[in-house]
Amino acid sequence: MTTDDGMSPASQTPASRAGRGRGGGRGAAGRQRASHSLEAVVAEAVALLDESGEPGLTFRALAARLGGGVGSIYWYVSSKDELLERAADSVLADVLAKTDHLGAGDDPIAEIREMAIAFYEATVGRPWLGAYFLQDTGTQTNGLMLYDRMGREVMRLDLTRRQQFDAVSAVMAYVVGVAADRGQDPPQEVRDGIVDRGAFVASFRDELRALDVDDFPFLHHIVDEFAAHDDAEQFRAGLDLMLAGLRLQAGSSSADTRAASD
Amino acid sequence: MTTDDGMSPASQTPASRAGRGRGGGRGAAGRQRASHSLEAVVAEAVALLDESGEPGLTFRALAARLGGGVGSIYWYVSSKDELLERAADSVLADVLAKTDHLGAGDDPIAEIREMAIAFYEATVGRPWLGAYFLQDTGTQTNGLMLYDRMGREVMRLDLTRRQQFDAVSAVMAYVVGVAADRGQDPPQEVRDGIVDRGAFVASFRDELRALDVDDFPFLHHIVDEFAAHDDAEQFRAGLDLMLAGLRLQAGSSSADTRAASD
DNA sequence: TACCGTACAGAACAGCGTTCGATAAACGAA
DNA sequence: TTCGTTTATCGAACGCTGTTCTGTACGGTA
Repeated sequence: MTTDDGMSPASQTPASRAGRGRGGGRGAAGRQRASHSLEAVVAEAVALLDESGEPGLTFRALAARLGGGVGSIYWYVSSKDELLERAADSVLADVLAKTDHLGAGDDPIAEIREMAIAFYEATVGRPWLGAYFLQDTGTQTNGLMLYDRMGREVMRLDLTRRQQFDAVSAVMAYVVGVAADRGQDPPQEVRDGIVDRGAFVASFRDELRALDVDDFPFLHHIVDEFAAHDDAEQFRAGLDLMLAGLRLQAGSSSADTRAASD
Repeated sequence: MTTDDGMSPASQTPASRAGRGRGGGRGAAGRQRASHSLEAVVAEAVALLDESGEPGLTFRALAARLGGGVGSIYWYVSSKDELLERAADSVLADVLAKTDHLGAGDDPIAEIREMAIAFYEATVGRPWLGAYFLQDTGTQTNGLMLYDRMGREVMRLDLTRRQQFDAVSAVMAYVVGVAADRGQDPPQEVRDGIVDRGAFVASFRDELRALDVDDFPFLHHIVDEFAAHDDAEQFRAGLDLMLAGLRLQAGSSSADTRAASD
């Protein structure tokens, strides 16, 4: 119920937290207490998430990794939600770096395609990402930057502002959706490598085959495709469908469907 | 680490659980103990989720609603994850009902569109859904049915099996992605109606305007569109992009890109 | 009656996010 | 140097969670 009384440690110095701390001065001389930084906290959180998934990220486990106490984390982050938001946004930093060179090409849609693929690749193996993108505009600046970068490409197309807005949102939503879908397919032990992925796919295929053909004709129709498919390839196939539609929309420049575009 | 020792109450009678219980015989005569059923448990879980979101669903709150004890729920469900999976799948029952009449139309893609929209409408106001679709094939039969129903329409198109498989996956992923995206936009108090939605949108618009124009040209470009847009409309816009691409792919029936299609 | 499988109940447990007061270090002012 | 204040760290403690476990009531069968 307390919305923002401004008295929690994390909100006492909201601005000074970013980019502070002398992280890494751990073993210097006779230091007794550990020293952290927002970057270190978020980085270790991501590492923990990558290793053991969302349930693996606990304040106690994170504190142990940082070599400090539980309470210290709350100096940098005011809740677990904020920690997850920052963790999600931090992986987008890589996406931004890898798409930094884009924007100079002749074909805007090809550039969008590259951005979406880079975004997708960052989500591979990170099922925890899907639910935390673009929640808080204040802390998640990388998400906004990626959104805007993609938007700048769409602006080069002959489209309504509304169409541009819709297009970027659609591509981003599709990437998030694929990430959410795929993150859940392996039940639990496949991600850790305990069970062979091939064996898992095979057992799922058999599960599909065991279904009644009359009830599930399509699943029987594509069961072999399922067993042989590659996730990244399938992502690109769906992305290309959407981008083909976008290209079609941009190509048919009938002025009557457009409003004032500048 | 214990994978499946088969000794937990919920796995003692795995088959008999479905569709059993005499749910509703609560106040009959001198009954002392409450009587549940899997359907009642899942239905109350969905109600709880709709009212107070994912954190609102606790075993204690659910037990209180059912008028029983915490332990009883474990007779029908072996974990909270399974409860969420069943809850997510149960809302798809409505989608199936509302798309039952589809499949007879001349245009398969139009039918797919209707199914996707029905799916989307079921996710509106249910941000908790996104993460739990199509996890377990065994318990989540409605998801499979919807997937197959959409697949039957795609089968009518002149496409490779692979293309058919990719198309259905893409549309489903897009719906899930939009649901995941939109579920998180209202921070917390908007969904409960404490804060006006219009006021929230306005403050977010101002937040966007406060950003540097040079850093975020696109966001400034579409900020008015954002303030005026309708979520459902935007969903349909993105869906139509994807379906336009699909129509294009189905129309260009160059036999060389296709394999044996029957 | 005795019995047995089904179903419900609630205390108990370990672990979680979060709060809080204590406290150590850093730093400018006196 | 000494002091006072700010910055940062620490871990015990709280309330709540999912889950387990033990006990027990019910309905049918013999």
